[in-house]
Amino acid sequence: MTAPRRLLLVEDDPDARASLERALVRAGYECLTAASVAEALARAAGVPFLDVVVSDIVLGDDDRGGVRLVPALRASGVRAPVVLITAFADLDGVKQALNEGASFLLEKPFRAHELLEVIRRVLGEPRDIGYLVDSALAKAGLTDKEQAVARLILKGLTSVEIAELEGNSEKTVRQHVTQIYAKCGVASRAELFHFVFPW
Amino acid sequence: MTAPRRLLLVEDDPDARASLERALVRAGYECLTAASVAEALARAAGVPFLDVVVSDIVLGDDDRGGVRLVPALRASGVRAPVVLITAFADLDGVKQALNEGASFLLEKPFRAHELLEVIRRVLGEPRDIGYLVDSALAKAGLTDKEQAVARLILKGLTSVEIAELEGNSEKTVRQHVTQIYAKCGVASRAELFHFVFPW
DNA sequence: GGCGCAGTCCGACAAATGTCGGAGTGGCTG
DNA sequence: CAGCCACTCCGACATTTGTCGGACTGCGCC
Repeated sequence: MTAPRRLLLVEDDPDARASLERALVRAGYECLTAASVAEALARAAGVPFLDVVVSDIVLGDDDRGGVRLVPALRASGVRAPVVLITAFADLDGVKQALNEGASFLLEKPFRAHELLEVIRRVLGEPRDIGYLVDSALAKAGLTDKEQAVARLILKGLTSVEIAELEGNSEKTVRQHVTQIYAKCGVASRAELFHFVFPW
Repeated sequence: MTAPRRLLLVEDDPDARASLERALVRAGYECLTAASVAEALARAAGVPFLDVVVSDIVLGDDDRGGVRLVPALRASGVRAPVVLITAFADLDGVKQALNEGASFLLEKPFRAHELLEVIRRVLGEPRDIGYLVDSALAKAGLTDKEQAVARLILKGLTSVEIAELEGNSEKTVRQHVTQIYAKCGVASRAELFHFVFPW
């Protein structure tokens, strides 16, 4: 049912890498691998997008490689969440990694199912964008009815469908929609979406 | 220019609370305050939305209050990012807070401008939703041209505007759009937006 | 009472959107 | 070479969308 998720696994230890890769592939992920920061960046550049990056912090002689990887990925346009794996969780390292934009820290030793659980959670998080809807609509100063209509528009419904759901005539809904546009400073459904979800 | 940001400050020490509140108000935030988890939840329930929550971890006799606050807010539908303030940054506490969904940890002592910088950064982060566009379009298997058109649609442009930008006729753009809809399983611009930004 | 405001509804119109069938080019590949 | 595919364009049509002006109700407030 779900589309395959493309994942980049960065791990210098060949045994650990192969082991994790097997578990990830078995779980249905399309799994790219890399053993260093440079290789990881090259792999990331070779695909149109990544759903999630999993990286060891210690990469060969580079004992902060995973941490350095995060800003490097961001700089090259990769916006996927990054899960960092660490053997020695020291406070400074944790804080530094989070400040760089890592999404999660997983401590060694861990079982494959724990990593899968973390990935599942990280991938589920984008739904927090519902917050953007609350924020945008409240800032626009919409009335209760206008907010209700706006939310249904943002769910992809047509004016007729909204009218049926809300128990109004299509004319009334279109009237509200015009008012919503005026308050948000937009002129179409598409612009309203872009007002709420700027990217 | 920017709309006022509504912020909830949770801090048990009256002096620190008043001091931070002054700084935040001076910076242009609409600042609600609370001294306990219960009070914070009540304040949050009283407003339609919050842009960001700033909370001390230690709240009176509850030395994990700020950490408990995060899931409590989530349970009551608040999706705003949470910045936690801590005097004693221990590793377990940090990990626990992040696992609960906190966005950032700020260590005491800090200056007001440091908190403001953290808030500014946290509030800037929702723009990471650009990742959703990459992911959704790639998964739909769109061709290069279709991706280009889809991105412009998602920026709020009309078919005519896209035609001008891309150097095509309006007919051609509409043709691509129909193809995009077929691949994404939608039937309108609004549904395409909801396909890319599910919430 | 009068005023404003949220909410309801209508007609009518212009514009944009989405679909269908048809058609042509160029490139890549078996 | 024949076939596939991306890309281009057209006409024609039905539908949806967005706007404008006008109108009615009910509620709260000065």
